[in-house]
Amino acid sequence: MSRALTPLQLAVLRLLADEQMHPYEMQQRIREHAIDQVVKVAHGSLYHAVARLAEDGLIEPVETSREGRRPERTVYAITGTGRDEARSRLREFMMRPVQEYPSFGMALSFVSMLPPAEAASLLDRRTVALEAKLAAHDTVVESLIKRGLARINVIEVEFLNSRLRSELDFVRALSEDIKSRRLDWRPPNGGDGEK
Amino acid sequence: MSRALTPLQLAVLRLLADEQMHPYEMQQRIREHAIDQVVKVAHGSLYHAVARLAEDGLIEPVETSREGRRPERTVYAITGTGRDEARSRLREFMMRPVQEYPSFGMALSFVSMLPPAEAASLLDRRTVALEAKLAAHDTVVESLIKRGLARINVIEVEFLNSRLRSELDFVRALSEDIKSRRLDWRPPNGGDGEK
DNA sequence: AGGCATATAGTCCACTTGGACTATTGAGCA
DNA sequence: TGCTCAATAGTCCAAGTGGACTATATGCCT
Repeated sequence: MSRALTPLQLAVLRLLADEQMHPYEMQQRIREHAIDQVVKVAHGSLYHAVARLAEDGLIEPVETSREGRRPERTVYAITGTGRDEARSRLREFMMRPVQEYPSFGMALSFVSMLPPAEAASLLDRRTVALEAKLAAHDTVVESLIKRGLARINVIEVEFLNSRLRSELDFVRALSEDIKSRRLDWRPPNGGDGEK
Repeated sequence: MSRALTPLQLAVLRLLADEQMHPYEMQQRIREHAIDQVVKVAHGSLYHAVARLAEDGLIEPVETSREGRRPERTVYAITGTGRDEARSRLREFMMRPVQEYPSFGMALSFVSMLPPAEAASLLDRRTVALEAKLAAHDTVVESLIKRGLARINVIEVEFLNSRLRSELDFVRALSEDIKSRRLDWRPPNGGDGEK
């Protein structure tokens, strides 16, 4: 394999593992199954990803149909190599945590740029937004379950929710610590004199 | 403001808010203060980010020194606009959670491509890696505290750790559920007949 | 029957990213 | 003293991303 499969490419392979389809249909399935909650899918990038997969022989065009005078659609199918590569990449993602850069972590590391009172009030606003997200996820899960999906097929939402709840706890506690002055607001570098 | 500040640009402004410096020094500070744990800093991207900040008038060159025959270094300082923009962007990051795409969430949503026994074993390997990460963070925090930093300046590591612990709990529980067959491994789409 | 919004299907390009490359200086050591 | 390795300081470019753009068909409202 020349280069490692991106999450989007893996998503494409995952869909094609079930049945062959054309790019636009992939996009629809991705929305239906809420895959766009866990993989960033920019309309433009999808076609690019598919093209590269074809170049590398992980998928191949099987037919080009056309309806009316609309642009023709190329239907792709997964190859044996594609199946193998997909599984192997998936194993990696499962067992090895990849370094991530959550923007809230970044924001926290710069929070001393703001006065404590303001920081606390921003955190309180965040809790509201987080609660809304949790509620939204619950709605999504319900609708997917109703469509007959088993728990294994919505397990990623369980994960995202456990993460959201943990962040919620953290944010609430931090806001309290700030308001009660348990967290002192020393300026950065307050304490080291070396250059 | 033409375009929203990227995390890396915000980091640059954060550093320049304390004192003026040249790009390479930024990189050193970033390593020292472990900012590269929360912001992705690719050597090449830093110079680009600085150039754009200068274009937009958020920072400005104040002097160009040179030592020996090494390439000249341009020292930059933050401007008033820069300070304002940085604070405003920081506020946004604090109060509004941004959509993120954790690759483990993605992997989970595709896990039914693997047999259950293998999935469980991969999850077990993941727990080991997560424990190692937690331990590593503890070491980092200790060393930073020893250098005289207050809790507020390592608060982001607390956040990352609470997140790691929550993931660890989730992964352990999931692995148990799989091994004990509490989670049934129906094939995807098992149950919906509509096309 | 005409008109507007939306779904279908895809291309194109400006901007980022991040890895590879260049080149000089200082430190360690044999 | 000469050699190598690491640190210093930065440029350059191939590849990827995602938003803007094009163009047809269909459903709905009036």
